[in-house]
This record gives sequence, C-alpha cells and structure tokens, in this order.
Amino acid sequence: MNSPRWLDEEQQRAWRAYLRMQGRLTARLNRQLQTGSALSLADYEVLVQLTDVEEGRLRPFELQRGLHWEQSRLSHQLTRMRHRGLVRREECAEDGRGAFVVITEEGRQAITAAAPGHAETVLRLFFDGLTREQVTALEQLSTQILDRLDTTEETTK
Amino acid sequence: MNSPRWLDEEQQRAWRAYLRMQGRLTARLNRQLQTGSALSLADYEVLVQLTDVEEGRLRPFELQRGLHWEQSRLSHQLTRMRHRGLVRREECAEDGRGAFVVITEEGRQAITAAAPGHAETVLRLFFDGLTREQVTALEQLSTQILDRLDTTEETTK
DNA sequence: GCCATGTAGATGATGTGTCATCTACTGCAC
DNA sequence: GTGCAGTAGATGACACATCATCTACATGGC
Repeated sequence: MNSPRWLDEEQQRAWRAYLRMQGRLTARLNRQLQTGSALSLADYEVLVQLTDVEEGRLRPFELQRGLHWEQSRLSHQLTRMRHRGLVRREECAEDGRGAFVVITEEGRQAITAAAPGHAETVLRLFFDGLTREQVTALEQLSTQILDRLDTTEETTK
Repeated sequence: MNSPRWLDEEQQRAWRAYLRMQGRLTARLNRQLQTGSALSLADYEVLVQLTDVEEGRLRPFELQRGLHWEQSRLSHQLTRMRHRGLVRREECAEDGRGAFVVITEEGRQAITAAAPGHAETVLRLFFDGLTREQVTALEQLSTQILDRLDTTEETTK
C-alpha cells in the first residue's frame, strides 16, 4: 500500500448510497419481523435452516456452515432461542462433544406465522422496485464479491 | 395481503446472495477498521461527518440527519466516543436543550490514521471486483430502493 | 495405552443497536 | 404570563455480535 488510493467521485456516491440503502433496509425488515411476529432476522434465519431439513434438527456446526456465522454468535443465538422455546437441544450419540438443535413446535408455528409477512415485506420494499435485469445484476454482483471475499481471506490491511 | 405472495426462484437466489454478501462484507470492513485502528464502522462514520465541516463540530440532530440514524443510537454512540476521547461536548448558547459535538485532536488523528487503510480495503474487497457499469447499476439500484423506503414509511403490515 | 493436536461447543466481558421512557428547554396560542 | 405541544437529547433494559478463552471429546502417531 505505497501510494494510498482513494475512492473517486462515482465510487463515493455509489458506496454511500449502497451503505445507506443496506442499513435502512435491514432496519425495516428487522422491525417488521419484530413487531409482526416477535422474531428477529437472526431467529428467522436459524429457523429457515432448521425447517429446510425434514427432521428439523441439525448439528450446530452444520447450522454454522449454512449461515456463515461465527461460531460464538451462533452459540449465543441458540442459547437465547432455547430460552424462548424456539429450539431444543438433543444429545448426540455419535459424537460426545456435540449436540443437535431441534426446532420445537412453537418454533415451527412462529416461523410459519412470520414467513408470509416477511416475504411480502421483502417483495414490497425491494423487488417490487426493481426490474428483472436489476435483480439479475444484483445477484451477479453479489456473487462476484462473495468470491472475492473468499479468495482474499486474511490479507487484511 | 389476501393471497400471500412469495419470492420466485430467481428472487430467492438473488436475495440470499445479497444478504450473504452484505453481511460478510460489513464484517470484514468492521474487522479491518477495528484491528487496524481501534475504530468501529460507526465511529468512522461519525468522524467523517465531523471532519466534513470546517469547525469540526455539529449539533447531534444535524449528525443524526446526516447519518440517518436513530436518535438513541446516536446518543449512545456519542457517549461511548466521548468516553474514549474521540469527541467532546460543548454547551450550546442559542439552544439550552442542546449541545455541540466537537471532534477532538485525538479523534482527528484516529480518522486520519484509519482512512487510507479503510479506503484501500473498500477498493480491494469491493470496487476492484466490479466493472464501471456494475458500480453505476448499484448506485442506481440503491437510490431506487432508498426512495422506495422513504415513500413506504409506516404502512408496514 | 499415552500424548498431541484438532474439533464441537459454551461462556464472560465488552461494545453495539433498539425500544420505551424521561427531562428539559423552546415556541406558540391565548 | 400560563399552558401546552413540540423538539433536543439522555438513559435503562434488553437483544445482539465479537473476542478471548475454556472444557470436553475425537483421532492419529508412537
């Protein structure tokens, strides 16, 4: 990093617009979920993973890989969800270190109740405002950046 | 919301890619700032606002408008930054309710030190991976969604 | 068997964001 | 001037994220 580079005019504009959009959209989605169904976005994502598998149960490390979360974040999140009765723990016979996380009936009801409102909000706030081409472009762009993040692992700074 | 709508295949893919990209990019930027200069993204944004004005001081409500943050978030953030010596409070003569937030010398040094590394990271992780057209498309998209968020104020569910 | 190393997961401290609520001052109607 | 709505900002409680660290079990080399 010899000669420090800087964002040019257009990059600045794009970056600020993106950051603001991102922050406000997330806030709105979170709020809608919270007030509509007492779930957070984090709860929602965990429950989605669990309902995606037939038995409704996963090892925490599988959840982690699916969500791309930090291990400790997941652990704390699961503790909270357990206390609120959304998931339950089960011992794991094959591996004495681990456990299973199982969605409870209450958790199932919660996400079933929350899903339509959440989907509608995502559509209304986001997709209804974009053309098909824009959606395609966004997916393409996101995928590119994700690859980039994977390949640029720990060179930071 | 009679017949519940749902995201179609392509929307699902785009949405998941976007969410993941967004989360991981933010995490990386935060970490780079934190380890590189002991500033959070939030600190950084506040300091940017303050250095954008010549006197380096603003009323909290001006900061709030500039950042589009919740009032209480800003208030807590300023308290923390004050304790770490990045900003300082000044009484406001014209309005007895309010105050000024002033960037300290320490705050100025912190952001001056942090800026090049942060800009470089944003360029490397994000803009270097995109074409000009993609950047333009992103800005356009973000602006559209922002407008949408503004006009869809409180109809939520 | 014994030990080293790796993996699964929990935990406490700390920083951050949101909500609800509170105080204090302003500004206007009367 | 009194009363009252509005605005500026702080605060406590709580959910959330990250970091560092810890425990316990697994696995492979010897």
